[in-house]
Amino acid sequence: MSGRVVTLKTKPRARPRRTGGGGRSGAPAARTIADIVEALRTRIGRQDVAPGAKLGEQELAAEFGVPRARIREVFGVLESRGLIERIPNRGAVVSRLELEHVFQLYEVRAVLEGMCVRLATQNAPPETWDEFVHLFGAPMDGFVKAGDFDSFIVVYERFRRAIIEWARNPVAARMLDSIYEKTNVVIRRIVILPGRAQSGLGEHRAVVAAMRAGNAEEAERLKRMNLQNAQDTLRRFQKYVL
Amino acid sequence: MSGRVVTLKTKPRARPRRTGGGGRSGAPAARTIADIVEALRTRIGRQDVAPGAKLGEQELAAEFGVPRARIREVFGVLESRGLIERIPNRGAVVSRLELEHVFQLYEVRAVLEGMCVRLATQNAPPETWDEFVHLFGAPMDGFVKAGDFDSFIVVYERFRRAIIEWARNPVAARMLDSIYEKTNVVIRRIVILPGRAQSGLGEHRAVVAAMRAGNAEEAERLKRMNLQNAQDTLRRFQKYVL
DNA sequence: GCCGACAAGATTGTTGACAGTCTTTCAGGC
DNA sequence: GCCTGAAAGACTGTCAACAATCTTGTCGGC
Repeated sequence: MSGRVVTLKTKPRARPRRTGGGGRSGAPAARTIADIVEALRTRIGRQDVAPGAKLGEQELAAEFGVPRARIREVFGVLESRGLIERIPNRGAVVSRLELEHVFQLYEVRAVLEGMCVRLATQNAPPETWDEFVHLFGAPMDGFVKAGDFDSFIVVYERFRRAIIEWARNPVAARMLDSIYEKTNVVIRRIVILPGRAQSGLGEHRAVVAAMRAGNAEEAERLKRMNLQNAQDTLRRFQKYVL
Repeated sequence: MSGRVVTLKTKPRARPRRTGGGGRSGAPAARTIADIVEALRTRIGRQDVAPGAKLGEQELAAEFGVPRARIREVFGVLESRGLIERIPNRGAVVSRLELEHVFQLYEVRAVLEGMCVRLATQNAPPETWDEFVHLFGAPMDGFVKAGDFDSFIVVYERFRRAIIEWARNPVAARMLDSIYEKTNVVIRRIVILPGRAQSGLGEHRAVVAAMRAGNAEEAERLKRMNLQNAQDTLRRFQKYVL
């Protein structure tokens, strides 16, 4: 048959050093697909790469020390998660976060976290929440008054993780994770809005109290109201956030 | 320099016919990644391929007439969606649906569909639901009494799509879609459980009535209760379903 | 001086080939 | 006759070269 391609190899090439012990800083030793996906997900979530920025296949392949085909697979996963968009022959860009999209994410987040609060209240022993009854008291009050939003968020995150952990529902956990990875940035901008941290703290005290009392339904209702308020605040100050 | 690879091409080979007009039946003319993902998603959803069955890269590449690399990308997407599992050096298999997993999916589905019902009630003009007030009356009653579950499910699906359409929340729509693609099979097995169709019909009449009356909160509550009941039925007859 | 067409460079899309690992099969020994 | 071990086969994992497309920079014309 015609059109044959003949390939001659003169020598079995040396293997291109796998475990890059001498990896330069900034280029993590992430080689598997899951690792690279995680690395890029973190970068996008922390806005180390800005929305709309271009992601080059060659560039990333060189940085991680893997063939381009692997980066390509990673892009497929990231695209199916909605974190990037691929334009034919033009590469991949970080998805821009539309304002309307953020509201939709918050709407879903409200019902999912509400559900998790309810399930967590049912699944965990009541004493579990004593820790947070305490933290959301004087300590958090101090953070808010001092304007120490970083510490505020740390406690907030800790509570969030406890909720999800005790809800015992990996499906919901996965979905919430995919919401967080997109709204991470927005959350940090909402808490610094005037009065929001103070209000949110009060709302959370109510939520935690209901959980400590074992009132699952009420806790769910309060948590949903909490996120509804956050969304309203965002809507009111949207021009300052995005 | 040593280790060189020399490639000789004797003739620019003819392009390997792209638009396969003469594609044999069963091998759809799906070429793009999204198309193949959709095709496989449908097969898995309809259980044309059984859970636990192996998916061969070569086999699929040959069937769709695309290079293996593309199948590989498709697998990446399917894995990130949880539809398949990839075992190193052993290929990909269709994910098995654990019973516990089904309950978790139903738990999430309840709150998400509840939310959609609420939003749809707020967004759509009340007359929108007249159609379903009618359908869930005598027609559906006839289907249930005649044991015509196919027609029953068709109407059910139609209502579901209307809900999601009017909820105007693509994020929730996407998540619900990823739930349906996994529970499609189970749904068909639940409606044929003794008394379930009749009960579900009554519950839906209440939901639709609330929507027609513009009572969004009540509609949400009723819808969640409806899916809670479905889940309870499933739990009671679980040994007959899975 | 500005606009459009053309050429050079760079990047993505596609393909086939090579290498490693697991499974299967067959022969030999207990 | 059954079990163990090795070789063959088949498949996945990995990779680099080739082809097509878009972008950028430059030259000529109006």
